[in-house]
Amino acid sequence: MPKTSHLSSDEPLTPVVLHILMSLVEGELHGYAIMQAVAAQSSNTLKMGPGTLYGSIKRMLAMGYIIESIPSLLPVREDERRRYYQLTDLGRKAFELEVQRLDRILKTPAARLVLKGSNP
Amino acid sequence: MPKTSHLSSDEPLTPVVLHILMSLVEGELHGYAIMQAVAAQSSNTLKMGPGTLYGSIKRMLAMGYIIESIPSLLPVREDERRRYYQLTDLGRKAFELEVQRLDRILKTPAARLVLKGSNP
DNA sequence: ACAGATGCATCCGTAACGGATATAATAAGG
DNA sequence: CCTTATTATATCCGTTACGGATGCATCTGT
Repeated sequence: MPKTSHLSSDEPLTPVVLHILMSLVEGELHGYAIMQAVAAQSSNTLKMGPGTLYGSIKRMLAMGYIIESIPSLLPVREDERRRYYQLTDLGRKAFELEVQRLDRILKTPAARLVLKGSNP
Repeated sequence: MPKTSHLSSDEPLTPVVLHILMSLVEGELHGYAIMQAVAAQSSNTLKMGPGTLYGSIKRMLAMGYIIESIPSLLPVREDERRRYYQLTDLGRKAFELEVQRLDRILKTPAARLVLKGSNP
């Protein structure tokens, strides 16, 4: 078991970790696909090099946010190099808490002022 | 002048920097008041020690996000130790861009799914 | 078969953070 | 008045996250 779960709702996630979690909400992905998904969903504002990607994956594995999955249902001829990852319950919970944290930020008067005009 | 302005809309702000910017939107504050404002506005989820606070202030000064201000309109009997800071145009712009970035994140399907039920 | 994209991994420098510590002025209480 | 807690700023230093560079192997398209 991980030494501490600390899903205690505090401490914000880093942007990189948040985007990786978000890319895995819809389903399992392998590392390289995560990189592409993050680039796509951030409109290329987040350029994740391999160092950041695999370093983050390692950390998130240690934190218990993700686990490696063996996609048994995939047809043959899958690229053997690929390593797939999926969210754990803890990872999903962390994502939810972070989304709610960001939502609270956007509900502050200062943030609302910014979004007036472009947002309902 | 700062060597590079790089308000180029990319690269996300750190949570600490975002919260400090947010605390200064309403008006100038001194360091210790920033610390209290951040704690309040984050419901104590962000515990900023003095190292983080004054280190971040120094960085934000170097980035041109904030400047020290001399509050001439304040009455006498002000605590002489206090050093007040206010947003620059660049800092305000950085805050706006970050708020919009977060807003885009919350508009993704994965994030919307989380907010369904608690949010319209 | 060759080029280019895919895929994973590590190394290492840099930036951000965060606790500890130090110092001093101010405020509060007995 | 004396003491203590709070306010206020600042630095030091260890840890963590990031991010470019590099390496290498595999798969794809022509």
